Amino acid sequence: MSTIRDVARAAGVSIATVSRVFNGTNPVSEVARRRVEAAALELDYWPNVAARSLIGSRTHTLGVLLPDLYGEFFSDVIRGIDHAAAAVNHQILVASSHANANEFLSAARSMRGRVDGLIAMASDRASAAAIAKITRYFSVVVLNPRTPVSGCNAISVANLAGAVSMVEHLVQLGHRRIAMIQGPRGTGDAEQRLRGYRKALRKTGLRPDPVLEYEGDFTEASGYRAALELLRRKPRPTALFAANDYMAIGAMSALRDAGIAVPDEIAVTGFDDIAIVEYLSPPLTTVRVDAYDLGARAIELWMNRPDDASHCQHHVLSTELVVRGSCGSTRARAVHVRERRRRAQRQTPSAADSRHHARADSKRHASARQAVSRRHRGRRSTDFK
Amino acid sequence: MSTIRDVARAAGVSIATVSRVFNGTNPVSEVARRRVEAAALELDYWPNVAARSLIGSRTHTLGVLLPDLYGEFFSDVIRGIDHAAAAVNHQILVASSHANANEFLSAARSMRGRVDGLIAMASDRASAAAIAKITRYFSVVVLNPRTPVSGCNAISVANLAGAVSMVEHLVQLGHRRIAMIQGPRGTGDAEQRLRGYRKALRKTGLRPDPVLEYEGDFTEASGYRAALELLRRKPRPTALFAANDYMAIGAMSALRDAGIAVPDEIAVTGFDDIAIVEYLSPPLTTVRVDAYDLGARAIELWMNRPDDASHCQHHVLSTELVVRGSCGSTRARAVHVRERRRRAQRQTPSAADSRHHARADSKRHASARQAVSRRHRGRRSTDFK
DNA sequence: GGGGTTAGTGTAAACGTTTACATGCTGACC
DNA sequence: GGTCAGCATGTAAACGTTTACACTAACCCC
Repeated sequence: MSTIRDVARAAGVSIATVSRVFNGTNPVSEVARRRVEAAALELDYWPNVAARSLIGSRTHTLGVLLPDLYGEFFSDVIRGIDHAAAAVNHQILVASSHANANEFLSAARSMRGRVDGLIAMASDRASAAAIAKITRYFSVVVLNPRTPVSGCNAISVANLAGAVSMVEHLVQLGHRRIAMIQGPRGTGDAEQRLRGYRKALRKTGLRPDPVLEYEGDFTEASGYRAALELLRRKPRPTALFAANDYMAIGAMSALRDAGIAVPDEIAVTGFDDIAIVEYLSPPLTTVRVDAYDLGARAIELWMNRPDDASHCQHHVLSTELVVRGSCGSTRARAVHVRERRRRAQRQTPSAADSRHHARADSKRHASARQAVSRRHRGRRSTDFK
Repeated sequence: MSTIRDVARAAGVSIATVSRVFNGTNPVSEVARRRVEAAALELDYWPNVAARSLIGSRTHTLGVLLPDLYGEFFSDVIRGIDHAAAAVNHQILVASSHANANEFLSAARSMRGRVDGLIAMASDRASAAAIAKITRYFSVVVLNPRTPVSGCNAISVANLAGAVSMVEHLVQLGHRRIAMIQGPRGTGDAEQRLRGYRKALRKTGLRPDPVLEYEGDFTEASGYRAALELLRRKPRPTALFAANDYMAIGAMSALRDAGIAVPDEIAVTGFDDIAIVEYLSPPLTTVRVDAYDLGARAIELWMNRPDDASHCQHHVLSTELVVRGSCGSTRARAVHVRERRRRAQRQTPSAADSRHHARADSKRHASARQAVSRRHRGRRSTDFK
């Protein structure tokens, strides 16, 4: 592997000049620049990253620390992060396997010196505490914090408002006995959605009833289980709000197995709006969360972080109620089928990323994409500095 | 941030001794070791990664290069990679946004010096060519290569065999007019599945008919579209094999919208066995691919790569036919419901990762997990060398 | 024509490690 | 008691960059 010295020798200049050419730092004559570029191309030279970050203490890499989760939602968050990071010439070091605060800390430590900053998801209490410990080493952006972490920029989802709007919608449809399947205990998203559920009930004059709040852990299996339990309850609830889509899917499956019709005998709704749910039978009424955007904006927030850690921002990503067939608005159901068919026809088969563009906020992604290809046009980055 | 010199001063030893303590390189006296460890703890010292990789030209990081894909399948592949890498003390640098060979090359180049090797997915022809260009800089493991890449270890899915077993199963159920929805043109997985479909037809004495091979691109929308098209065909096919689960979901949705009963009027099957499909109505008959394992074994393959690039291995991950309700084996359907219910009951709500363990090959994951926690027990790694 | 600016370039000192080599010490052996 | 082995430690030279500083040559202005 050739070094800066080889290039300098081949081009007949000093290493300083080569360095200046590659960093775009002034001044360097046109003739020298050309000779260096030719020599570099010839030798297939590329600056050594380790040496660069050693001297500059900048790695142009961001660490991404996520809990051990999976599924479409997380996949979309990572895509958003990846695209946005690429657009600003950064790479991402991913560690998504921590199951508890200790593993989290350990993963963070092993990233020291390897990254310029961190995007960390800290849904539970312990992780939030762990983050507080590492802010002295990293500039951290927190995703979905359970409670605000002082000194960190953060971005989270409007879980409470989303849940409220969903439950209010169910009440509007005439439901009075509305059950809920909770997410895993201690995670911020789950708690906020539960609080929204209760708040909406109270707001509409109903009383939250603990026996209607079933346990769940965001998996389909737990949704299935919760629905089975719910079916034993007399009188049976007429609506079921699951804290995420996967649990709603599991619940619908259990109801079907038991011969209970959705939405006629019980309405079912979810949260997140992952891509498949509009293809379910019936299509799921849910709360849309733009996971891709969540990731993309985390990067944005990191890039624009304040110099002064004391005034940091906390963005909140708004949600949107998406009414489809599973909640029993029959009108919505008919409209939805027509819509889906029309959309399917319109899309061209070649648009590989059509799925996302068909969804909300396609503008942001389009621009990220442009930025990405801009980056790739020039052979080398010139903004390492 | 404290350096090795600070620690050396605090411990009253030379920097060489500190280095030896941290690398476990002999010999160092017990008393010196203890003093160094105390000083390091006191100063919260952690070796600078850039300096280490500069001198050692080893980064303990693996690059992961994936096309711009998403969904449960990819999410699982990444989890597998992540867990397995963590278990052997490596980190992963992810770039999953390349849409073509140029972007792929560019992403690979920007990883030079940052990683010790690469796990690259190269489903299409152009990417495979791109990989050939970078093998002189990296030791690469190729995921799902369309054609073997010389000098690279590779691991792929038994797409052909899986498709054959699925189509044979449909034939056994009495189907004669079996349609297929293809995956995106030019990607290896899609092509192999198509070839398997044709092969099975021929094997059972049927003739592959091009008009029954519908276009698709692995998205739900394309499956929906293909099913609409298929419905116009007279006589209507009695079975539909989609090249992946998402398209099968889309197709089932279109059929439902059109009032066609699955499986009574048409059987529908998929490929991949992503987690949700067993909760569909009817549950999807599909070919199971252990995506997690695919990722995990890629890491394994990289670790055990041969010194001599000339004899490299090509692993093939076997698949398994999973018969559920959507193909019309009524017996299978009844059994499935019982199974699902029993499994749901058995699982404890606290098992956050129960989903995966409930599936095939949980042993491998369990051991990866153990290795991960082993890693985290000691505060520092001693096998940097 | 001398002094001051400026553009272009080179030299050398960092950055924080690892490690080959040198050194000093201890004890065993003849 | 001298020699030799071997352990424990220290010294200093890498690794491949960036960049402060020094320097030259050219030019401009009085």
